[in-house]
Amino acid sequence: MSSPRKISDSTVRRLSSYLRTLDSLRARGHDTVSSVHLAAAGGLTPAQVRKDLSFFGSFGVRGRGYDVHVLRGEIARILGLDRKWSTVVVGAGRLGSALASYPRFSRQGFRIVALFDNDSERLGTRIGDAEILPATELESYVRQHEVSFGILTTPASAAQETADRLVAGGIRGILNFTPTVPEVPETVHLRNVNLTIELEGLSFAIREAEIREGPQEGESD
Amino acid sequence: MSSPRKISDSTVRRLSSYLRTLDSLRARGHDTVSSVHLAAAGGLTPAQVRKDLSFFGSFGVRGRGYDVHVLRGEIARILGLDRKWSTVVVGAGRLGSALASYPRFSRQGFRIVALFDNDSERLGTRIGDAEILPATELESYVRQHEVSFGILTTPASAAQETADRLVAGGIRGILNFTPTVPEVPETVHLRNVNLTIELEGLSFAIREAEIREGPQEGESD
DNA sequence: ACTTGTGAACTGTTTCACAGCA
DNA sequence: TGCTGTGAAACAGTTCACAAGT
Repeated sequence: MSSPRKISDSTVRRLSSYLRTLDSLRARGHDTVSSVHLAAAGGLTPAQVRKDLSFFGSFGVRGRGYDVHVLRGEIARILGLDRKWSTVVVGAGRLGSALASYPRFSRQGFRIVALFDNDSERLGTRIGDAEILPATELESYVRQHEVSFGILTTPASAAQETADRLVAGGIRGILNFTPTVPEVPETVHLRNVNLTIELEGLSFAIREAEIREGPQEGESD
Repeated sequence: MSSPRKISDSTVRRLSSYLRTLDSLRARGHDTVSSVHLAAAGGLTPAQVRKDLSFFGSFGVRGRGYDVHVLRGEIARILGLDRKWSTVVVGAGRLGSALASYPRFSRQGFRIVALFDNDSERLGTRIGDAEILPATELESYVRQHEVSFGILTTPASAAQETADRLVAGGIRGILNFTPTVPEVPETVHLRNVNLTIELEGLSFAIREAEIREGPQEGESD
């Protein structure tokens, strides 16, 4: 009766990964796929795949597996990819411009409709289909064009103010690339991506490995 | 006696966040900080902060808190940020170029020493301190300059081959921005960043909220 | 009095193992 | 027979609560 309730972030991330695997299977002409195969492609276990999908329904056929096309459609729907999401990028520096023209965003229905920046040098330039507009117009643009998502790539110092303007305009979600975490009302979904953390994770892992293998003075025991 | 063993990814990510908080405290002239304050800045609980740190040692003083400068140094050391890590970017498109000039990487000791690309139009251009070199030289460059990390921003179709070249050159870690997951030996640390997944997480969250709040026909209960 | 460091309790996630169905 | 869907078991991560140190 009731719809899925508390789905973990890990499950949602894995759904995205299944979607990509299904895309690739579809491109190669496969019609059905088992949880074993779906798991192998993403380095997961079959039970994990079945459990993840079971939160949302019964999409497979016992003894047979999943229909690639059907499952792809179901996951796309679950992830909300069956619609177009208008998206703006705030901060038209190198990272913002790169993200604005990132082809995989538009392919999944995230349509970059405009960029915003304070630097008057940059105004009017087009990035893909989108134009760079003055940041002062952010709130009214978001409201008038019913923009769903804002991608934040401003300097850290402007992050909170920019988030406030997005929220004032009625934004639904913010993907934040700045190293600060802006305060937003809980009706607005916030997701933080910190590229430095990813590299720090690598350097930590290497340092750990060195400690473990470590003191290679003389022989090991 | 023995060093920390299995540290969870979440703990490592939080350490990175503590580091940024400490940087900001230091800049504002604070000398000591309690787990309560350190937690509040990152939206965590004090117990979490103390537990995370306890995996690595006892850095605080009971009744008093942590010395901002000392703790910052300890965390930087734990994360391996007390050294310089030579890093190359493979794929000098918009995203690769943006990452190569991302100021926060160099600030944490990740020094971008070169970019690599197949497109001869791009060769020789400088991005920050680094030059764009032909991808054919990747393996020998990595070996000769003892490069630690490779950031992968090639098209998906070139990801595995590029990862192979990095591995052959003796790379220690790969930060992969392509939507495929390349196979690497387990001595090489791999971290995948998928920007589309982050936006999909947002659209999922909004769709979920709609289902919950959902049928706003009539009154709610 | 105050705040850390940590075992113990709790909560959440993953894996197991098998009943149910094609 | 083969593979899904799912409770139950195992494991991992978080929070609690308090002894210990200054």
